[in-house]
Amino acid sequence: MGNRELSASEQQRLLRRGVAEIIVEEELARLLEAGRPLRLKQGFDPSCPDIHLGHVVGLRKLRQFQELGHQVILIVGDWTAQIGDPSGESATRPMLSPEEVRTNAETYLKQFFKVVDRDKTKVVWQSEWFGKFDLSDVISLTSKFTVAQMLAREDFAKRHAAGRPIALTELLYPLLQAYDSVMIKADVEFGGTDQKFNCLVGRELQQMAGQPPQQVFLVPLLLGTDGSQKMSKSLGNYIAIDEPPNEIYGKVMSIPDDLMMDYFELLTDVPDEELKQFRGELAAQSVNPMELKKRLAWEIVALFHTAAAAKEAEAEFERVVQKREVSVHISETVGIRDSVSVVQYREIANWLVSRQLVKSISEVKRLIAQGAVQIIHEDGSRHVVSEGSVQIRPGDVVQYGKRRFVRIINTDKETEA
RNA sequence: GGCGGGGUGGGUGAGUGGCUAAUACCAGCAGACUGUAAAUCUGCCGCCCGAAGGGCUACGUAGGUUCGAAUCCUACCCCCGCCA
Repeated sequence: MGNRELSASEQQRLLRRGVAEIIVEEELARLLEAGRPLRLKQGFDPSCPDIHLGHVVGLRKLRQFQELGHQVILIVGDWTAQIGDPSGESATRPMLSPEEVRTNAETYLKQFFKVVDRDKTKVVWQSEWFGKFDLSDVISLTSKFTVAQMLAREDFAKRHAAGRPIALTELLYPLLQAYDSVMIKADVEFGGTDQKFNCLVGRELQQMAGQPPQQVFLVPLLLGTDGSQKMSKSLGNYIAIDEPPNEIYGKVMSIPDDLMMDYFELLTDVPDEELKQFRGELAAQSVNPMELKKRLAWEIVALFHTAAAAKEAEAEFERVVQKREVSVHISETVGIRDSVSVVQYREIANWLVSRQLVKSISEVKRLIAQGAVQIIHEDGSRHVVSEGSVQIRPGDVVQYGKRRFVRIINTDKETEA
């Protein structure tokens, strides 16, 4: 509501930092200056509900716009979800039941509002309009475009040239997304650079419908933890925002050094001047990259949890990874009856497998053979488990692998499960 | 309607009768090292028993040929491209 004047520096931040492309930049700037609350379009497919850092880049931009009084219209793509975004590889996806769509959407929204301001967001479902669509509507929508126009999209063109399949429904995808823009009278559509084509179709369709075309605000695609491909769930190189602090912290620490500055720029509020300083230090090798990365990990954890949680995650990282000490967060336990027990290595293996901490007995054996299983006594002394028997007592910790632990506790009766 | 290609372990993808639990790459795991869960190096990477070794299950599905099949035959299911 209360629109504030847009200072030059705010505008700079909004339109420059972490932005890949704005179409049409001058027009967006003019809209911002006019001061009218803008309708910001953001869509998502409830086929894959988890939000990861790759999505956050754009969501943070939405947030920044909201802070200036603008309104987010979030579109639940319950129809497009059935097609599957063709910018991915695989064409066909299983149809989701309405039930699945609803639960996915709920999960998504919960995470979405960790970043975006709920009070300045309106949630609408595609089925509000596509639910009433009939064949004549489909024909009239599709008749507005040609195959050649659709093949202008790079990934369609590539696949077509390579003789790889393109489903008819995939061609429909940009049209449906564009139609959303018409229905909500979007002023600006947000997306990653891979959304460019779809957003541009939206502009055309809006004009055909007699509306002013939306501006398109594209953010860069964030690379995943592997440092080479864009962050995505299917590639397994993602950091989800609902992961626990230790996980987020550790995963950030595992990104390649040269990705750090991108992450800083796209995901944090660390001021530009400071980033400039970091770059200088890195170039001059006057700082250990690890120290900067720890700062980054801290910032990102704090974004989705709290500063205190970030601090604790950092402490845990230093403890477990850097100093190779025992984690203070051991939730798994094994109960034994006596104050001292002599157990066969097989029994330890059974503990781990029965608790589903390790997939199979074979795998535990491999771990043992590789010297990865240790008993850590309370005085800190360690005993590497090999085949044969080993003495344990309550209070000991079994470490299996780099950072996985089970604590031995005393129980009177057997604790199973 | 016609012609052709294909379905292999989490992924990509080799393998056309025994040397194949199945090349290679990616992912994953472990160890070493280190400036990090980075990088690098080494090893592991179906399940079960085991000291070595052995057993079981697996290459779309179901049968068949063979001492022996992911590999040959038959039927079926599924996917894709091209031409019309």
